[in-house]
Amino acid sequence: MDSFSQRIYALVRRVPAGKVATYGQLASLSGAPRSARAVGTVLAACRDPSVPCHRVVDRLGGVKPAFDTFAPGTQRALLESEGVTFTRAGRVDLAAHLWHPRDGG
DNA sequence: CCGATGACCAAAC
DNA sequence: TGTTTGGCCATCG
Repeated sequence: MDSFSQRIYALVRRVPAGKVATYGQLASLSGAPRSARAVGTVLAACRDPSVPCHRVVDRLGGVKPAFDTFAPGTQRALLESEGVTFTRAGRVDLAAHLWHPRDGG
């Protein structure tokens, strides 16, 4: 397990149900604000069910179904099951579900 | 190590 | 809103 992916998973696990985080956000929190790309690559290789990778979306809330991790439509179904709402554009309402990392939260 | 690819992000048209 | 271009980092061959 590489330290990089380790940090990413650690952050994704910190994301509570009903909330979502963006790749850039996780990247920044992991200490690499420019490795948003790498975050996606790491999550794409995610094999740990303990990591709610379905709560990770792009900076616009758009979901990218990866056939290696989820079936087409599964990610959205999971988020909706947690209380996350979507817009007519098929994007997550980040204004209401964007995860805000807190120290005491 | 090098070359190609990708679940990204920001800027421009 | 959608397409195209440039930069970044990690993974795979």
